[in-house]
Amino acid sequence: MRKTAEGKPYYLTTAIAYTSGKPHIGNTYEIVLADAICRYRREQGYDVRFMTGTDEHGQKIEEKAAEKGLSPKEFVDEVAGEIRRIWDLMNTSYDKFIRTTDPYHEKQIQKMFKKMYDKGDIYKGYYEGWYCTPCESFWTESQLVDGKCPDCGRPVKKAREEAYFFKMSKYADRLIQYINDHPEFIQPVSRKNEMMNNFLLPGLQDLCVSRTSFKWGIPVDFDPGHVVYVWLDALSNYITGCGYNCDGDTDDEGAAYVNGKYGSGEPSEEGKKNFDKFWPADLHLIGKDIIRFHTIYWPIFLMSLDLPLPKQVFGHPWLIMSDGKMSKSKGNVLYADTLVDVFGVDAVRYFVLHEMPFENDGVISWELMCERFNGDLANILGNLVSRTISMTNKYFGGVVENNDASEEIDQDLIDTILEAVEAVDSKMNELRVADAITEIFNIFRRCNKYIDETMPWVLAKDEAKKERLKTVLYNLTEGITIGASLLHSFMPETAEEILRELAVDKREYAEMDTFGLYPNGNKVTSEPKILFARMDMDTLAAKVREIAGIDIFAKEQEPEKETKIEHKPEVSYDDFAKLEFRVGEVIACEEVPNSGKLLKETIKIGSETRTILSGIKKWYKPEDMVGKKVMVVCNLKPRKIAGEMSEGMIIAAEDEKGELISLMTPDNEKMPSGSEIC
RNA sequence: CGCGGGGUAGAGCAGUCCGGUAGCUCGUUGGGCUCAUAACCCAGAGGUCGGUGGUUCGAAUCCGCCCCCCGCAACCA
Repeated sequence: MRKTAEGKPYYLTTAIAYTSGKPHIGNTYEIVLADAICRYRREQGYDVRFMTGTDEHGQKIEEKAAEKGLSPKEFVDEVAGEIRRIWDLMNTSYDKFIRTTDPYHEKQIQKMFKKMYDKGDIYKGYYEGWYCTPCESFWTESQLVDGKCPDCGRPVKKAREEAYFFKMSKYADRLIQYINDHPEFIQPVSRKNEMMNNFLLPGLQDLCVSRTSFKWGIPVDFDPGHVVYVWLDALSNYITGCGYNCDGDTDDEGAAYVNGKYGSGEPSEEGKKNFDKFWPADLHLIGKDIIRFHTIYWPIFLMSLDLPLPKQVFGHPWLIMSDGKMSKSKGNVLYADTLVDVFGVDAVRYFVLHEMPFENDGVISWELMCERFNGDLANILGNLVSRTISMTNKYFGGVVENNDASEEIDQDLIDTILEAVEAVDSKMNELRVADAITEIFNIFRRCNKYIDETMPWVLAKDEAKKERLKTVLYNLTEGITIGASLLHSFMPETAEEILRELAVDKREYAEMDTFGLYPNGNKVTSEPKILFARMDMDTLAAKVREIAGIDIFAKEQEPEKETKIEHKPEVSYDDFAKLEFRVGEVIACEEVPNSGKLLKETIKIGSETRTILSGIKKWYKPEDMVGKKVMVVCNLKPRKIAGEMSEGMIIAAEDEKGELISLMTPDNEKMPSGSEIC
């Protein structure tokens, strides 16, 4: 018997999803990963609390709602519903879905804010920046365009806004100490140094924790006009959502914990019990982009509240498309529901869990999904189940029996399976989910090999080998039972279907170290389903086109597509004539230090020499630039770029996506520099 | 010297902390098998482990320098 966790509490949270729009498959990955971990922990015998939810406040949401003509609340209700629908579609087993607009959450945030303020950790100060009155927006120096508002182009003025700040520096030393004492706190470890070197050791800036420039947030109750800034609001969900009560009393309506999946907050003694039981969290599962907030600001907030810190924060990598990071402008955004319609829930769970390495980003593409679907799910797994059940039916009417006609060759199969059981356990304890899945599939691969080794169809021809044949099929059935039981955390429906077909219950975690528990004489189904039907790329493409209207071969056709032109307003000849274009000759060119995109050219225009900076490094090397004749705008107002003055602009053509840039050069190389272009 | 990640077979990756026969999946070539979803199994070919110098009996792994790619930041007059 293996040792179980005997009901020890395990609290896992995901980041709460920002309700600005529908989450794509990259966002969905996190909840699936969390689900796999939580399901496995439950198998291990933990009393798991799995919380996810939505982050619903902020200026961006206020604006998005206004665009759609909705109130912010109406807008987030819609999006939060969409998010939960996708989480449910992915068959994720969360216990609690918190929303930052939940009344008990809002109430607790207000109390926490007050508590921090009373303690002196939050103080009132001023947030300074450039302010655009019509837009009611603050901008930093670098966001300004021509010194004007980037939104409306109107002038801005220096302004300062009252704001509350959190004294981060007060707790910095304690946090550094904590991180050093708990090397497992930040995962993967490589991130730890990043946080230390970039933020903690150089010294923390105080963090602005309130805003007056927008309304959609939790009001600071003792200072109307201020709303609590999003990160303090959002991060705190991890405690408000499991019963934290800032005042410590139990009859306050803010105290909240619900056992039911979708319940609303109830005040109770139970809330306090839950908080004491589950806090500190065992794991905050988040994307690598928000590690800083979770390993610096969040622990410091907790210190201010005199609460213990979470045991571990894991910043997982991202899922990216083979042609780069998913973005709407690239048109490569994939949504979970589309993929589910094409492949089915468990196949999608398999892709995201299996393709994501521990530290590097995982790449996903239609070709890859197709390959995995056929190679792993249909061929290795589906076909194994199918051939095993079919032989059992063919030779023994579906009855699985073992009268101990074992042979030496069986032992390697059994060893491989039992070793995989342990390997899955240790991989999962390290949160190496992709590796754990690989271990499970090693069981199925080994079973396929066992069939070839034992050749049941040959045994079937010899009446004397009947008992041996029974044992072979028994071993296969038992192997698949164990494999499917392990698979349950990752692909629940598939595992259940396999076990249903084998007419057996899921093997308990504690018994998984024993081979041979499949009930002797049990009868499997006579009608096995095709678990995963093979699909070739053409079928897949047709299906995707039908379901989502996406042409997955579109990439190849793209070059033929003509650029759509959006014209600028017409200008008079007089306006045009104001511009001075001339031929310039590049006489020197070098890279600009600390810049990824800039080249600095020294350009001779007739008798003059000027310096111009341009963002063309990706396409032109400095040595190739020298000697080139280019088209220069001469009377453009000089401007400082990357610390240097740029006196003009080189004209270049740029394709629609900004992926290709080509300089405009005179058709005749002899054209002298300084010649006017008109 | 802004921060970080990476360069290992045709593709995607593990191995690097802690030096000791370079490994996995897919693809490819050849073979086997016919229970099964044309699935499964076996074997072979294919690598100067980005380059270079060093430490060592021995380096993908440790140390120095260099080259290239990708994010982020800045920024594209």
